[in-house]
Amino acid sequence: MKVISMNYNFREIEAKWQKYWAEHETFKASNHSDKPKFYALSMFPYPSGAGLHVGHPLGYIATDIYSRYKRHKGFNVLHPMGYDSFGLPAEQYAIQTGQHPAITTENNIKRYREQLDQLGFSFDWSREVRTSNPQYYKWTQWIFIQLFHSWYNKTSDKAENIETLVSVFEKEGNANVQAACDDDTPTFSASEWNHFSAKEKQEILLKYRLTYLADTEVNWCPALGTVLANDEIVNGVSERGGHPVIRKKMTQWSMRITAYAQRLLDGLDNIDWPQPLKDSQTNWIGRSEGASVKFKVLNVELEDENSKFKTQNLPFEIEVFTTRPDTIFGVSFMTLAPEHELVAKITTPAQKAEVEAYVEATAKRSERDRMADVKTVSGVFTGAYAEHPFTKEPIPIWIGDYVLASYGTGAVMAVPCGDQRDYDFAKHYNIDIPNIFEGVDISEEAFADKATTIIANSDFLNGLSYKEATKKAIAELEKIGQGKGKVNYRLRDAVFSRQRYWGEPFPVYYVDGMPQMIDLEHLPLELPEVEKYLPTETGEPPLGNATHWAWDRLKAEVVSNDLIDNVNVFPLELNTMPGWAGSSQYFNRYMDPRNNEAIFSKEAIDYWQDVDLYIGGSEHATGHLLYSRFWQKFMFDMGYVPKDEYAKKLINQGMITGESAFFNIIEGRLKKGDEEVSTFCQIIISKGTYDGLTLKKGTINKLPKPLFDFLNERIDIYLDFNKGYEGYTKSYIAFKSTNIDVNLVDKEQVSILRLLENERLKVIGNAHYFDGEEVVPNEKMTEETRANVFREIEKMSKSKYNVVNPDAICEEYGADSLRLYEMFLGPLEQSKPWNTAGITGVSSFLKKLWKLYMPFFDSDAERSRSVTEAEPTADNLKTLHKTIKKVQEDIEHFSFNTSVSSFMICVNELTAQKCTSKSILEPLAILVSPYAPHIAEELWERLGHTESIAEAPFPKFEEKYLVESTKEYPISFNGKTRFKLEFPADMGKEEIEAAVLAHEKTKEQLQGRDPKRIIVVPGRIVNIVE
RNA sequence: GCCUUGGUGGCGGAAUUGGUAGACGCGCUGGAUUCAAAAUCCAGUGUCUUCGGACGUGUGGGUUCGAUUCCCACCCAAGGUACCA
Repeated sequence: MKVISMNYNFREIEAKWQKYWAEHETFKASNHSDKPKFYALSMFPYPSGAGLHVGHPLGYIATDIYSRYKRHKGFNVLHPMGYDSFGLPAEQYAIQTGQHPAITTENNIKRYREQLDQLGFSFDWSREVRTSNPQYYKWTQWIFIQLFHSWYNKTSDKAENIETLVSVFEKEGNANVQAACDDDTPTFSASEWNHFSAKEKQEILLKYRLTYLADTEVNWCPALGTVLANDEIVNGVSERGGHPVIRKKMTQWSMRITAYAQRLLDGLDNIDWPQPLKDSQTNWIGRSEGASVKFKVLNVELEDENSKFKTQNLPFEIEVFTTRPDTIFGVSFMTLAPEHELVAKITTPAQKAEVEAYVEATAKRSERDRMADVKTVSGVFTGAYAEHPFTKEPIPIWIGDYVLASYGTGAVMAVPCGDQRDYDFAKHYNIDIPNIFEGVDISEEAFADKATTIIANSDFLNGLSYKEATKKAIAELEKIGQGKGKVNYRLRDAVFSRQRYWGEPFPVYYVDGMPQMIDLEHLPLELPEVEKYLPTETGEPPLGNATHWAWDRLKAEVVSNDLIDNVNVFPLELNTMPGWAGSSQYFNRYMDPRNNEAIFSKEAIDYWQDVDLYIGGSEHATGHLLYSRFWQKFMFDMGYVPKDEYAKKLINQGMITGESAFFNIIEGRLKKGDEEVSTFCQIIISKGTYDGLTLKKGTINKLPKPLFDFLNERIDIYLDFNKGYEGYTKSYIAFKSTNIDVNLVDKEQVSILRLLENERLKVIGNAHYFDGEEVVPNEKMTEETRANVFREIEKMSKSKYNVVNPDAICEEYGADSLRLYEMFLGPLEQSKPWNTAGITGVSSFLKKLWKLYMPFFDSDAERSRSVTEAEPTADNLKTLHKTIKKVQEDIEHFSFNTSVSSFMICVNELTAQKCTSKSILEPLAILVSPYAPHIAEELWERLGHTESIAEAPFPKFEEKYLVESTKEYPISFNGKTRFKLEFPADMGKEEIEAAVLAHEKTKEQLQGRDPKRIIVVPGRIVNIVE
């Protein structure tokens, strides 16, 4: 046997087993098995050009450990991986370079695959999916068509085929239909329906379909040339690129997710997902209970006559939603959103100019502005009045931008005594603030506490609590027909159109302006080629550049635009689907990814059912994870899937943060008044020196002497060469440098001169260095002159120059070390900083593990057998079974960091015990295998096995090896441990108490005092109370 | 502001029903080995200390024989959300 194989050569071993697994398809999952199934899923990545950094594999490693563990436990495991490969970056790159996004994407995927492969994941690659692959997005288009052909029946509380709705219309019109539909849906009878033209019928049905075309206010991002979903906007600007976003009305495809609001909320109770994630979905859906109330608008024409208000009503009504119908007698004004459609209709001539100016000013303000200043109160009186439903008193109607058009009805009944915003508004405009709460002072602020509310000055509500008054108020409103109880949701329907190229085409063409679906058998409708990826000159989406983008209904194929005759050949939809379309059912497609007849076979979905464990980032809380739940519920209603929640358990892995590196720098400047000129003299100083400076800028005589002397001299030299600075004072500024690339840092130090090689850091490369004693001028430095950096924890990202690449780690320490270290770092869910230095710990653990198995590598078989078949000692067995117990519990609790520790303890103990017993080391290899699969396979083979370790049964824990005959009791006084005493494990309470009290050390501790009480917890502790 | 999560040595972190706080690893200190370095191995490493001990899990209270763990109030950090009627 070769000497080389005696050492732990991870490069050789890892390459060998990765090849073995690929060739033997070790992890290929079968859709037919007698074993119980387990579906472990990691969120699939978007293959970006930057490749993976060490933060990305964290969740994949966790899922992989769990998958491998479940295989050892006898499960048929589905553990797939794929790519969310449609997306903006590839398209932006295409716009800049002209390279087709498909090519960029393909290259990026290749790179991802290499990186993933070298980490030794047990993925079933035969099931890989790519959302940009036509064979995949065929089924995304298919689901879109299913949604188009469906409506939501509130009576049965599920989606149904649109045909069932049509048949109701034909028989009885829509008066009794309880459906999720557009607000402006008209009421019609059966005969009216039957007399509608085909186009009219289509228009009506669009108001019911689960995906529908409508004019919607959208978030338009001019810089990106596309609309964005709410969750793609952060602080009023686009999440990607930070561009401004404005509101704009456009005809767009939308998804009627609001139909599922309640079920999406209720479903959260039945799934084991992290509480913060559930909370953010709950907030996003934003359910609130209250009442809808109608206020009649009073006739305003006689207002100028100084006479009493005329009570003759205009035909207008303002509908509001309130969560506090109990406070209805506290209403002293109404506020409409400036965009509210009634504003123009009710404004009096006298107020017209002012109102119009305000409406215009609001429309001009970006969402960002409006959000940024929440403090300013602004609004305008319309001149109109509404009538209080009970008191019949007139209530002034205002408009104000604190009321949002997109929430509720875009109008509020203002109750200043009970709502702080209404209160501020009333104060600001001197509007009456009636107090309707008993025993509450509202002179300073509104009173919003429901729990202690007692209503007063409110006619029939007097003396009632919030709950009672709410109930009563709703009942009274219903009696007079001016209101009813209502549940309102913040959730809006999801806009589904994107004005982009690199996304799924809609399987839609237009006949007479009405959308028609392409028949299922003609899918996929593939993306056309285009010359340019930008919008067209007429402002149409990029698909408008395609010359071959028309649908020939007779031939059932895509033909040239020139052939459009609107008889047989029609224009195709120019928008594409958003990023979340492809990810909303991918987990089900993995079950049967090569099926061309169906999205998945019935057998496959019946076998795999749902995802047992889903691991991914929390950033998808209100995007992917909400939309995919919506689609799953729809698929469930249609009978395609057996579960209406697709993932039983979900874990958000924490972010791995980077340790960014910085210098502190002092720069010499010349200062005169407000003018400051750099002298291009920079000195790198330590963090300590920086923190020691009382002022971060000032005149140089404030600096420590060596720094003062040096800067003084250098600035003089500067002044010799640069004239015209008479009257300027020598000053300095101290600051934090730009990010230093972490790859340049070695043991917290950086060679200053080597920074000259880096274009971005050249300036610092020319700096001098203050070592705490004296200043080393740049010209006297050698390559060895190094300065200490200081660290700050930041998100790991390319732009912060703190990215650590897993390839380099694998090269130096191996994949098994990287896997162990990522887990060892800390709890999976928490975010934690990456520090490469610590990896030596797990790396030397693997070397120690390897050493333990050395007797098996002995070329002398006889000698080898005599050691390795030795009977295990009691200590050996205790160590092993302690570890089995711990590791099994840890994996099941997703506490992977602690099992790495227990492996270390185990190997340390077995090494100390000089254990060479095969019956110990064999199960140990299986224990380690989910975490460090390569070394485990190699050791397994060297133990004499010819099959992969992947399905070797997990060792069985046996309690009997852990039973102790004695127990070391901590003896504590008033809860503080002072010393320890060893007693037999089965010793009784009284005996222990007597033995402890009789002991010398106890007497010493008590110093003659009598203990008040003695607590003995057998097997745990003795506590003496003095 | 609201919601959520967290706060333990120089650092990452452990302590599974309230029962020996700081496991394991990094780093650091000393030693062995080496011409030297790397690697490896051994010992030590919470703070203070008059070397007896005392203190110690963000702060202040409480419950308990006993609290990192439970309760109350507060401070700080991270993430989410935000004129939501």
